[in-house]
Amino acid sequence: MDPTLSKGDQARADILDAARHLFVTYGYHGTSMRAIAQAAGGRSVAGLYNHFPSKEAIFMALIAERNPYDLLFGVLEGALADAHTLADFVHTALREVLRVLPQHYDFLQLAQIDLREFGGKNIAHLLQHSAFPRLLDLLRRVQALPDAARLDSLVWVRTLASLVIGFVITEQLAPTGLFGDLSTDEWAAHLADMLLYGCLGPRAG
Amino acid sequence: MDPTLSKGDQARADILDAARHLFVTYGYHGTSMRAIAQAAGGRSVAGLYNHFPSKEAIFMALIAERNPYDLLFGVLEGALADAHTLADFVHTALREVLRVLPQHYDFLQLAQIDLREFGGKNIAHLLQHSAFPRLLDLLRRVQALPDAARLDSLVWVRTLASLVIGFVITEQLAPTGLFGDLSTDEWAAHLADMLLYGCLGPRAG
DNA sequence: GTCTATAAGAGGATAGAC
DNA sequence: GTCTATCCTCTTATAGAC
Repeated sequence: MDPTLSKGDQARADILDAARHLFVTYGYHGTSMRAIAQAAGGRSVAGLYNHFPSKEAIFMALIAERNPYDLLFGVLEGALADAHTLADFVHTALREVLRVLPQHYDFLQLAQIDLREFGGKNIAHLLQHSAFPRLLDLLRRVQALPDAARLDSLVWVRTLASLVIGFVITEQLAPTGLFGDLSTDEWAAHLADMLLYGCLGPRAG
Repeated sequence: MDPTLSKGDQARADILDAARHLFVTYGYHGTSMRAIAQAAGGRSVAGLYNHFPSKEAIFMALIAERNPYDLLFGVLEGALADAHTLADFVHTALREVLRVLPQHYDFLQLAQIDLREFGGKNIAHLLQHSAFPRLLDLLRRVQALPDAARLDSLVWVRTLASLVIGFVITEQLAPTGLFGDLSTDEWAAHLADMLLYGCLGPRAG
């Protein structure tokens, strides 16, 4: 579809697109190389092996090349640039992250597959080599915000990550309607207030 | 092993034990009926079908019969019985839940498998028919605590659940040592303070 | 780089004797 | 309730022509 791609690269992209969809829909072991080849434009199975040495290599390429980390960091950087206080940053960041994440639902599913099928090694590798260094740098700048001096960064960042991850998982688990009365933006605002002031503290609104 | 079990029930228990271990270690599709039969005391494959009609039925039985919900509710009830304030309850509950959960790591893994392989339908069924009714009842009594009147229960309970789920998942993802300086009890205390007062509020200690 | 054809074996599930 | 033996499908991966 993309005229800037060579024929080989286009085939590779087709394979990755097909595999992503099938892995997400039917799981890793529930997806066969046959199914991927068929979904990637009716190719032959053997053709896949011209681009990837194994099924696992296809999965690893998806984690490494189709992750939303650049996008997420862009969102966080944008939220930080606009923020004058920690409260500003937390509200904007949570709102934007929860807006952006659902658009990358596929990756979240792939991450869960990696956790189960490969012990999370591919995600952990990505975090250590790409995400963590940038995250620590960003965190230092967050701590420079006027009201953030007392921030225990380790506790804070794990709490923030837990809230986002837990939000996604509880969404998958809860029956429709249980948490459905509030929009995602409203949830983001509530979670931000909870993170900033707790359930006993003052409310912004 | 258990003399109170009939021969048939003992076989059933053996099969469930073996399947649980293999599912957790190798994943659902990574575990064959042959492997389960072998691990369940060197039985024959056909023998499994005297106790379960299919492989999926074995998995469903594990979710339905080997879950720690009774235990968790016991912990929460105990925490509530001892608590005079919401802060008491949150601290005790988080500490005890994070102590108890790792002892049921197998179930957490099975829950993740259910999420991926079966769309979470088995966990969702368990929650709706067993956990949610009891949880709502307990929540009403939590709100009767002196300082909990203003509690937005929906937001609060989802935040609490997200923190616990996120704690477990981040533990799996983080390289050893990144979060490893603090004990689980210390983490529980930090998370409880965060939940109660937020990152900008007062600290108990 | 793509194809057809096939290897070599594992998968879930069943038949029927004991 | 347990076994041995087996069915048939599907699996990943490869060989070799074009």
